[in-house]
Amino acid sequence: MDIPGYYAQQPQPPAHFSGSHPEDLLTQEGSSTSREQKTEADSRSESEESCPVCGDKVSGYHYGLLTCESCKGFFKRSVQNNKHYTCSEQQRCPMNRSQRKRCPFCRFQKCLAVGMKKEAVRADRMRGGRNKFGPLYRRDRQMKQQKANTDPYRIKMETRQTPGPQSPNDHRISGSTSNTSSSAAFHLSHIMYPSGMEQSCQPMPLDCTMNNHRVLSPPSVPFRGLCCGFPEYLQDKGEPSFSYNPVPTHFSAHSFTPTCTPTSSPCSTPSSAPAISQAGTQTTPPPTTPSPSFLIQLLEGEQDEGQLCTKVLASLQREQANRGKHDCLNTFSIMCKIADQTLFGLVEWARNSNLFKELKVDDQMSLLQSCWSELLVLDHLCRQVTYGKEGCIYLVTGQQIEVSTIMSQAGTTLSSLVSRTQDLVFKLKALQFDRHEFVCLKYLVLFNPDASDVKSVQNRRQVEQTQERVNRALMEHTQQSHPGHSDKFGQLLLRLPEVRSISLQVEDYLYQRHLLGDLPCNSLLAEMLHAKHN
DNA sequence: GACTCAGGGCCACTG
DNA sequence: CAGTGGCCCTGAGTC
Repeated sequence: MDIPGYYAQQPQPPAHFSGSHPEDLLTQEGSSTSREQKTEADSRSESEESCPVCGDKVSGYHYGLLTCESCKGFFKRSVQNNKHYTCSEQQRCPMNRSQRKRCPFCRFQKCLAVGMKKEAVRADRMRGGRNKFGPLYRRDRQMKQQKANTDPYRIKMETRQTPGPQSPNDHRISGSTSNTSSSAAFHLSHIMYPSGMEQSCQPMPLDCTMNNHRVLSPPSVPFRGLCCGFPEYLQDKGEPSFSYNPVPTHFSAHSFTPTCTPTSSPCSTPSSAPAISQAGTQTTPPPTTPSPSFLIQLLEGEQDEGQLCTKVLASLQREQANRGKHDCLNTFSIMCKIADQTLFGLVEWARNSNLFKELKVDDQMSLLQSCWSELLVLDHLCRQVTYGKEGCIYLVTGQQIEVSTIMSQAGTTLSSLVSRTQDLVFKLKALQFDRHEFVCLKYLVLFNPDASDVKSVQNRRQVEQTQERVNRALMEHTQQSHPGHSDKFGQLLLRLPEVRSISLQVEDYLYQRHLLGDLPCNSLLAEMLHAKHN
């Protein structure tokens, strides 16, 4: 538990709550795109604006966001003709102007990932008129205009990452501010396998004591930053803030124990479960056929939501205390912190997994670097399914935010992310997604040697075997727990590409913010992002 | 009623 | 010949 550097990170926004559009951030002008309407400012804007799918010049708003004419046409044809493409590679083909034709599968996925809306393609093929996104486009434009007025050279920061504001207690795990991909590797390895107490990675005081008791007490004072900052995180200043409930009504230790929640059917850690050595090396090889105990073994390593919540809150409060009352953490920083702590929790989860420990360190790193954002998304989804109320987004801190409020104030990307995520939550709820299945999906995401961006895994067979075991365990569990729902297994597996797609959109957005210097560059998340983009 | 602008259609081009 | 992409048409929304 005592991981040097564990609390030393500067967190990132949660993937699932990411803010506005990449193009919101990369553009500075109003996005007037009509041929007739080109003022000098507009033409300047357009010449600088690139299609989020392929990087070509945008021609206007199409199906939810600014894209080029070619991607507009491609998206329209794909939806209208109900195309089903396949990728001959690993579903992560490069997408730019010259290569966009090579893989329609990846192109279409990218279209969806950046937020193009299928529903904007008219089923009746009626020409002309306006669609329901009109007001959204207008607001998007206003935001851009406002951004242009207040921060005219933001876009210039694109190529050079600027460190985000660093608080005095912005402890780093390493002194490195390197932008190389290896930095993330070092960072991650450091977290996973701390090798002593390097001076440079002296963490903030660890709140290990939090782990020893499970009783959560609500924060004595609602976390100020969250109260005052969230709208600003969603979009530009000047927007009305929305109300939210800073102290959840159900903020108790019980609410965090999965066993007690109505929507999570089976218990997390049955007392009858065979004891699994958490610390020691595994002595007996795992059985080749999955058994109920295998699933229990998987569940054993699950993090306690209450502990995670306590950690995050403690970390936030410590951060705020160190800043003083006049230096309020902005909401984006808060979201960063929450997400970073969650990511650390996920790394810790993997690290403590006996199955994962069997892998070589290099393989562990490759897998984690490939799937971290998917794990974050999955984690968020499970939290919504387990604790989320209808129409609300539930944060790990126990706080809830109304989806409608976010949607009414968010930019296109955030709207798209929230709506896609909520759709997925809805589907998972309909499937009666339970904790066993969540753990299995987590393992399937983690043990995926075929993920498009995973570096070559040395012991591929071992990873595949684990994947197969988890797969079987999941299948058996769904058959046993829902005998009448023969397709549940397949339905659950079908959700994984959706998780992947959302996580890619999240990464894209975060990376844009990162390039703009909005994220603390030495956080684990930022380093992971950098590693991927390098 | 003129103007705006986003979705749809057309068609030359390409591999 | 299917797919692409640039250009033009259409028509609901806006002023």
